[in-house]
Amino acid sequence: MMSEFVCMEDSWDLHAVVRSGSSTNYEDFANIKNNSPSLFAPLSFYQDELLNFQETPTDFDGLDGLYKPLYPLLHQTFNSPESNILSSSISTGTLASMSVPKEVKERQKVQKTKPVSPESATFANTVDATSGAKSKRRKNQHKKVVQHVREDGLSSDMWAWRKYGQKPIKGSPYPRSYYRCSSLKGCLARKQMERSRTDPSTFIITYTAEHSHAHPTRRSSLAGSTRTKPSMPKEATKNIEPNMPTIKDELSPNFDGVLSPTTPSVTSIEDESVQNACIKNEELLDQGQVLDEIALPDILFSDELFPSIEDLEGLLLDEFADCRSSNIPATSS
DNA sequence: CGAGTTTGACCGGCGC
DNA sequence: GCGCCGGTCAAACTCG
Repeated sequence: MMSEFVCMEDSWDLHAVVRSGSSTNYEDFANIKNNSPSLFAPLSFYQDELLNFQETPTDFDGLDGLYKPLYPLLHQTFNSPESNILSSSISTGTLASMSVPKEVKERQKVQKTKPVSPESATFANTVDATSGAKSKRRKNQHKKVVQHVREDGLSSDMWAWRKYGQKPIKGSPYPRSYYRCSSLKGCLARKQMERSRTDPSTFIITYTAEHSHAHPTRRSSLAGSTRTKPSMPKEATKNIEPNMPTIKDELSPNFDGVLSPTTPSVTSIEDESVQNACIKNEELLDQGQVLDEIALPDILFSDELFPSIEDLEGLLLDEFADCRSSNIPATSS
């Protein structure tokens, strides 16, 4: 299974969150949670806080071992033979490097002093990273993540997307579809999807810009979201590609009848992945294996490129509770 | 009525 | 400057 990450810019810092902190402070972490403006705070907010979190010199090393296993796991996840992602190119920072450039930290510190609106957060980074950008709209300077995904992997995208355009692309027999995030008004996240001209069985999906809000599906799905499927216009299956069967028809049975990879499959798929992970955990526990390094990624990264910050928070909190209950000294100042 | 898709028009970047 | 191309807009439409 091929999997590659290509570094083209330098602002993909989520990995830093995972990696960060050879020493941490639970109180700081709790403060982060308590002081979070909302669940829909821009990702950069969490990144800032967690970067601070990392830099706080404390004696709570209990969490160190927790996320250390995660760095190889990030890579492992993308290399997983079960993954439907054939390859990924991240246009910002390489996950493999797992390091946060000093200047990035400095920049984030500066940004932290200013109130950041959800809409300005990601764009500010973009302009910062790419000087000379004149147009805010046409010339898309946001970081890009390119994935090659098999048809049956399309449903693994857990975000809610709304299609806003479709264009025939010169040189390709297949049109390109344009999606924007529909979870939060003002979210700049974009997604382009087109069938590979060289391998029609795969789709080239390009994610642009960050979501300016937390993952919308995790809690709702775990809480038993009852969100219904969006409408599916009759014509929707006709105009994708005139000379091809519709995506709906082509997709594997686990693609639950929705043309665009939007929310509808969220509930079932995500619940299923979590359930599978839980089952996996139980099996591993039965075998006396540690679950962290093998099964957790299924939970953490079930949405492949966009693990929820909430997952990381929950994991850290759970692990901390376990540490305390098992009498592992988790001292805090 | 809200949320989604479709599709022609529009606009800006870029190469010539 | 012009034309091509890709990305976005927005009105019209569908669906539940």
